[in-house]
Order: sequence, then C-alpha cells, then structure tokens
Amino acid sequence: MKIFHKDSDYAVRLLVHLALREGSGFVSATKLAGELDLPPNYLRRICSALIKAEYLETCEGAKGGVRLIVSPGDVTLLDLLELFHSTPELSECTIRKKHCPHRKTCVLRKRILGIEKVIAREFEAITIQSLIDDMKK
Amino acid sequence: MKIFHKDSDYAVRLLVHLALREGSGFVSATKLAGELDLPPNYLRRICSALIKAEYLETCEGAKGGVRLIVSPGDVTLLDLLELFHSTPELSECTIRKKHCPHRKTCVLRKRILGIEKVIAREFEAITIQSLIDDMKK
DNA sequence: CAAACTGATACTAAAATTCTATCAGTTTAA
DNA sequence: TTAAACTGATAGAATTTTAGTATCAGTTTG
Repeated sequence: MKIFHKDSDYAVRLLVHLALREGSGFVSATKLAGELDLPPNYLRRICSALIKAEYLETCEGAKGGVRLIVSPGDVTLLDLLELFHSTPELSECTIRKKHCPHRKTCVLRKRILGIEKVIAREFEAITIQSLIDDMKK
Repeated sequence: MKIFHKDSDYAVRLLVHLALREGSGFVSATKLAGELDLPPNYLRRICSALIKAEYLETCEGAKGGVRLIVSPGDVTLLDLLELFHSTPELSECTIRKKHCPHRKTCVLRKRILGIEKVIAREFEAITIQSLIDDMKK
C-alpha cells in the first residue's frame, strides 16, 4: 500500500526545500542533492519532470540551476502523485494479462474507483505551503 | 498507486466465488483455479493464507479442498489488504536506506498517516457480502 | 496401491523501482 | 578561449517487489 514512491517523495521534499529557500535564485541540482541528502542524478531527473510541469524554471550553464516559479500554495500532493505515478489505478483488473472480461460490471472495481476519488480529494487538500505551515506550528 | 495486488485481488474473487458456491462442501484449489481462471499454485498459496487467517477450512486428501467458514458479511476488504500487504505504510520515510531522521516530526508523514486512516475506513466498510449484494442489483 | 488432494517452501521469471553513468550542449569567468 | 560548472536527455545497471512455477512429503478416498 505504497502511494508515495521515491520520486514523488523526493519531489515533495525538494519543493518544500525550494519554497523555504525563497529568493535564493537558481540553485544547482548537485547542491540541492547535497542539502537534501539525495542521489544527485536521480534528483536531476525529478527536476526535469518538475520543469516540464512548469513548477520549476531552469537556467543552463555555470551558475545555473533551478528555481521555484509557482506559489507553494498552488502545488498539491495530488498534482505530484499524478505527475510521477502515471497509472493511478488502485487495481488493474486483469486476469492473467488480458483485461478482466467483467471489467465494466465488476463491483470491486466500482468500489475501488469510488475510493480512488476519496484518496484524490485527500491529497488534493494538501499543498506544499500547508506542509510548510504545519512545520512552523 | 496500486493498493490491490494480485494476491489480495485474487483473494477477494475467491471469497466472493466461494460465498456464491455456499453449501457445495470442500472444493479443490485446482477446480477453483479453473473456475476463476487463475494460476492454480498461486491460488493454493493464497488459500494457505486464508486458512491461517481462519476464513477457510481445509480438508486434506482426495475429495479434499477448502470451504468458507466465515460469514461473507464479516470479511472486509481491509482485512484482506492487511493479510496480504504486510506494510500498510503509504510512504516509507527513508532517506537512502536509513530511516529519515525527521521521521517523528515529519509533517508529510503525519498527513499521510491521517489519509491512511481514511483509506482504511473506506475499505473496512466493504465486505464480501456487500460486493455480492452489489452484483445482484 | 493409485489418484486426488493439501502443506510447505524453494525457486524462477517478470516487472517496477531506484539509482548511476555518460555525452552533448550552454554559460560563466579567469 | 578554455576550463569549470552547470543542464538536457537518455541508456542502462542494480535492487527490490510481485507474480507465478515446481516439487516433495504427507493425507484421504476408492
């Protein structure tokens, strides 16, 4: 029952970290990896995704790096989960490779779809900013 | 975001199937696997777990097999998820192997623990019987 | 006794996750 | 004008997890 994998987990931490570093300009992935104690090249890939999703801005070359370009209150955990975990189905509904023939009418599936929505709403309610607010309490 | 894996998924199907087969005595894993179109030996392992958890009763030897010994209304999806998915943590809170030093105070973790409870309640509300009832609608 | 079963468990295969490495290109600054 | 510090992109290796197979010993039935 693992929902956050390393990628989404690291992304959350990175965004919180960058939000707290507000106004410090472009920071290199290597530096960030050091600060967060995360594998540099892996973090670089995570940055790529966040750049494509337009949460971060990038600047190439020496003195380059990334910078947060969204308000921490606008990024939800659901956004991040969806960004990294492409298949948000709780169950795949397959029988031995082929799609389950009862897929459309499957009661289990229907129930699960309902729960997926509940989970989505929960994660949608949590923003990077709200995590930061919690920290300050 | 996969919560049901093959084992818990197959277990649900098996229990629904057995509940519908009520009163048909002991049925062999091989036969059940045929009826459900699932890998026989894998299903056998799933049966073992369900036997240990005392949802099924078993009878060795020829003409042997398994039989449901609980009321379908008493088995929740949460029970099954917990039975097969031993680590119900949505996030592991580790940084590179070692446990995250902020584990106890981590705000992300706290939020996730809260959501875990929500999810648990959702799955707790769904029993094998309720799935069967849904089917009959 | 043979056939049809379970119990237990070791093993293999496949898939997903996590991490590393590399190479081409860009910018800075000595 | 060149070395150093960076990004972009992507291949690929290592690790872990999930899924499925195979086997052998023991039990019951006919």
